[in-house]
Amino acid sequence: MATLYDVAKLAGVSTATVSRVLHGQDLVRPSTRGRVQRAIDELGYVPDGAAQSLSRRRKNVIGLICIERPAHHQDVENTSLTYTDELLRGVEARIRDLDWSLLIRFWDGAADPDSPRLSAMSGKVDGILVSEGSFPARLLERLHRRVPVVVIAGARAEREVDVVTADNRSGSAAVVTHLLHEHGARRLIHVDGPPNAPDAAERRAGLEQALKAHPRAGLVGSMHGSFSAESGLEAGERMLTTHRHDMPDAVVCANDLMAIGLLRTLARAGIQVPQDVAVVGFDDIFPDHLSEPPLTTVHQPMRLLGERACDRLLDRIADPGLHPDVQVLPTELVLRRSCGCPPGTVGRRPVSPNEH
Amino acid sequence: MATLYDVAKLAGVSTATVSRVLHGQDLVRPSTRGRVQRAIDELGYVPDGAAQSLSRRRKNVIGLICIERPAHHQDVENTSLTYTDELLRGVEARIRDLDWSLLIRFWDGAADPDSPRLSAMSGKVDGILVSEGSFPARLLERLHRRVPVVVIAGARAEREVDVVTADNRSGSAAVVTHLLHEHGARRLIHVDGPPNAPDAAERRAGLEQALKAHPRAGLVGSMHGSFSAESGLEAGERMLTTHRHDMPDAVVCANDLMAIGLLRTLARAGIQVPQDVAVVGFDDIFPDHLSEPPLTTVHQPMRLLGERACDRLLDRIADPGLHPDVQVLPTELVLRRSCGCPPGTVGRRPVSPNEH
DNA sequence: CTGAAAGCGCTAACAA
DNA sequence: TTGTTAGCGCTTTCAG
Repeated sequence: MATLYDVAKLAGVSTATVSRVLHGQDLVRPSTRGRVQRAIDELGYVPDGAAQSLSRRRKNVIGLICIERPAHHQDVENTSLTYTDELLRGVEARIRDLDWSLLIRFWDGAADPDSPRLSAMSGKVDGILVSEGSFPARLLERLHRRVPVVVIAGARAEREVDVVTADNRSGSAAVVTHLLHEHGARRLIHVDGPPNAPDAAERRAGLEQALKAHPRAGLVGSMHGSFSAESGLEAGERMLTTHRHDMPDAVVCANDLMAIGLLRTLARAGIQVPQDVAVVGFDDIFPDHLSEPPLTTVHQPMRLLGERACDRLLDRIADPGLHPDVQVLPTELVLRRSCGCPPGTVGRRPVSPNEH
Repeated sequence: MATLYDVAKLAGVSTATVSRVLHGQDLVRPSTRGRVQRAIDELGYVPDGAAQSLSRRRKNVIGLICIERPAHHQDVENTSLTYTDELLRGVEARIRDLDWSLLIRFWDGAADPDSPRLSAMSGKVDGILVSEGSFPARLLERLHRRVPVVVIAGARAEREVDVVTADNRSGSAAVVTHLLHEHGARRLIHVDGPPNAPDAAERRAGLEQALKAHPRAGLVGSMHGSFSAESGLEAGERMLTTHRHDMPDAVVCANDLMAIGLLRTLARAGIQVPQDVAVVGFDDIFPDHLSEPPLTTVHQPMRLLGERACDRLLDRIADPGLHPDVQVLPTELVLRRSCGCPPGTVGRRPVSPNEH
């Protein structure tokens, strides 16, 4: 494998000059540059990344850790599929032009947080992005001890590290308020997410906030799901046993996947959505042609989350002295048909942040 | 940032000894080991990856290049979403335990193949996985000049590099044969993929092969889509103008996304699937609750593709002398309802490779 | 069992 | 404008 020395020798110059040509510095005489370039081409020389990193004291690599929720059913993964992928693209789009690289690793949420595997990552990158907030604080701290860390979609309360997250609370409040105001819903059922998920908690808070503002509206039922379509299906079944002849006006699901499952159960039972009951989700992971009826939901700017988190991380790497900061990105209300809006009104409305 | 020297000094040993402890070598006296370990913990020492790579002459990193097809519509991306993600997980699962890392980069299919950006990757990894076959040969060769390369889902004809791909042809033949044999379909319409996609070509070949075996069956129409749901929708519309009153027995779509679009068009036009016409797809990207009716399709083992490709790459890295090889993984027929199978018979059948 | 020291391939300060 | 050279932090012989 050709090295810098080989190139230098072939071109009859020093390694410093080759390095200069390589990095486009202009203090090289054109004729020399030409000679060097020819040698590079001839040898098919590509600089060794490890040596560059070592010498520069910077790797130009950022790490992305994705939490893998234990998957009971195949479709549990499907959320994270789209989610992770969008994030990934956001991040990658950001670093691509800078010519940095992205090192990715999945982390099994059930694994030992003290395993050295993950902390080893901090030796391979200049900074780390952690996707999802439910990440062991101890591990987070260990990573952060060595490189800057930005948490995506984390609870807002992380102390040491930066957080970039969507405004789950306002989004949730907005979609619920829409149901109450524009469709006159009064009796709601809530299909909540898993107890430990920070975003589920935020969404619940948004729901409660919206309800509080409408004295005549309230929950007539509430259950926990696991964010999977399967669990939405089950939630639907439970709802049918308890409220078959006493349908609520609307069901508010903590994410789209559960909403899809629920929709399916209702369809099987011959219950019409939105005529008999409205259903809404959260995330906007399905294009509108993928559910019947198309699902009203709240759009989470996943790609943007990735981009912003990446920007922040790069800033942090450039200036480690920066103060940890929380960034909350606005969501969008996506009106389709499952909430009761007429077929024509497909629309998106920005959700403005409300004070919490 | 603590280095090996810091640890050595604190523990009162040489760097060689620390290195030994770090890598669990057993020729270290337990008491020494303890002392060193304590120093490591105390300093929160994590070895520098770049230095390790340089010294070992191996980076323990593999690169994954994902081709990004130019996206006209949002949903074009959606295929690759699930696809890429499954692949990613397959690969990652494989290297995780070996403590290798995964460097990922998306490549815009429309970008300049001579840009140095991508070839730089070959200096940062020990080997490269290329997802999807339609990759400029020149670039492929340039990468391969420096590190081993395995192409996933590529045309089988690549010369120099290894290829791991699904048996698109047999899968396609199997689903078509199913339509002919078990549902008595005779008059088919084909919604093909883009002209330059190697997998679309294979699937078309499978279709033709199946038809050839049934003299009384044949195509009554054929059109090209772009693999997007949108293009499936349009294909459906075109089909309605030409065959509204002359429905075929079945529509064979080159992938699931187009099938979903088509399904949507048919539903709007009040055409019942599978009563009026059967529809099948390819890929198995939708869980059965995501379409109405659930889509009969061919399962492509995406995750397995990732794993196998990764295995092969690692072998290749370990022994660069290995001969380039093509691996074709079997698919599965996934019977759901859109082909006409009764609601009960959801089933999966392995597809055995047929001679091409 | 432990230590000394020679690299790994590149960058960048300094000298020329 | 170009060359010399001292590291970057780690691994790994080779000696002891």
